[in-house]
Amino acid sequence: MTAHPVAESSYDRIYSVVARIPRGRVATYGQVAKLAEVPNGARQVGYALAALRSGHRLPWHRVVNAGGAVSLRDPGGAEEQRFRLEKEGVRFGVAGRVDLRVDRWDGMDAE
DNA sequence: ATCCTGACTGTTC
DNA sequence: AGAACAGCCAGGA
Repeated sequence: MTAHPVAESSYDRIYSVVARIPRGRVATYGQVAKLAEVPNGARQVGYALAALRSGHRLPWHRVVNAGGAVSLRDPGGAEEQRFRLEKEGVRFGVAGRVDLRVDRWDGMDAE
């Protein structure tokens, strides 16, 4: 192997963090970006998730925006995300938003 | 290399 | 509380 450091892409770190979000919990794009050490990478987190292909096993639906709302452009995808979260016990308010004070993941593996 | 688009966010009105 | 703006960065054409 070469001696130079492995250039792990930001995407890989982002995916690793998303994979750690516990069931029934949510994290914001900015939160994932911070944990993945991607400065100002909130958008890139969204971009990384948008780049996901079928076949992955990432809990992508547990990532919401800073307002606790689903941020997918595709209405169908947004609906699916909400459905999956509700199935895990995450409650959505009238405004269609998650109460981050309650359901936000604290970044720890243990609950 | 330039331009456009996008699963974001904080600030401001 | 909701909407508009600007800043941010990565890909694809």
